[in-house]
Amino acid sequence: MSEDLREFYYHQPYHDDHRSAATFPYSGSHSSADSSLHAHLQMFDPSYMSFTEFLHGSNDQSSLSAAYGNSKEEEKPAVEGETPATPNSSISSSSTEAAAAEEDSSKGKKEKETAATDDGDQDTSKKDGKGKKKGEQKKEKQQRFAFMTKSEVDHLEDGYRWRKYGQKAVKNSPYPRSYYRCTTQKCPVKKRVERSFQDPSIVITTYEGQHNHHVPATLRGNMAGIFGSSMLTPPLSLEGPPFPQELLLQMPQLYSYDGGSASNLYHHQQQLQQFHDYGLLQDIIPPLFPKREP
DNA sequence: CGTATTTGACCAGCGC
DNA sequence: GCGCTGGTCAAATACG
Repeated sequence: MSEDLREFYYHQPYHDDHRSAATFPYSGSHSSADSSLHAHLQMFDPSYMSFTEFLHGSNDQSSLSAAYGNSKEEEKPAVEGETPATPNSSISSSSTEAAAAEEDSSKGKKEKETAATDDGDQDTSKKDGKGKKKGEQKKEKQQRFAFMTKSEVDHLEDGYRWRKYGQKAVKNSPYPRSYYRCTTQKCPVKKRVERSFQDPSIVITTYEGQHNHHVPATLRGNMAGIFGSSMLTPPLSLEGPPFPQELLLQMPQLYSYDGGSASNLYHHQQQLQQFHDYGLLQDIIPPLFPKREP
């Protein structure tokens, strides 16, 4: 199944907002699972429909398909001519795997098992009772959003509370990838954070799953302070994206493509970057949607 | 002392 | 089957 991972590119005029700016498309999918990569660009405008609608809705990737990201990947060797993201624009991308939606069937189960408590589970294992009952479940697809942010801090405050549970070195990158889990009980959302090796100032954040709770009240204030002082949105919907809508609403346009994997990241980065460098983005991404009126 | 992070080991999927 | 890689676990450690 051609990996129904969808990714969204976000492009917006640069806010001289040091907190979060430029970004590139990123496929948050892990590993080699997806060998085929289609690259259909899609636009998403939160003012036209909810993110959720976009995700679960139209599956047609007809609109706005751009010609890039075709080939299969092979991890991109180091960058060749990398130029830092143009400071005048920002792109954020997110990816998601529709499908997973609400029921966190098997995966949730597994996490529940481990998280809930050791529950005996006849572990047996010496040190790692990782208790991964093999074959019990394969990787459950979860909604994924990935976006890149220009930031000096790795872990961006997004309104939720996260607990780091792992860190791994990233291939072909000097920067490690950190793994976080939402600390709210029963919340299955996870996120990965890593730095672009092309532009160390860019942080790639990948959210996986959907929060089953609201943004912690105490943190929402911080959110506003970080992503902008204007809180333009109603409270976060339970069905919304895995990050506060406050953030989303500041994304006038989101572009997505279908397919992709982590190893495609660099590929896409390069591609997008080129679009950027040559100002092509503006060309291939016509203003289908009217600008947000203030 | 409770909670969060660090970190090495383990596990599963994939390619060869 | 083996090695590589990404993702996760959990003991140890750090931190408030």
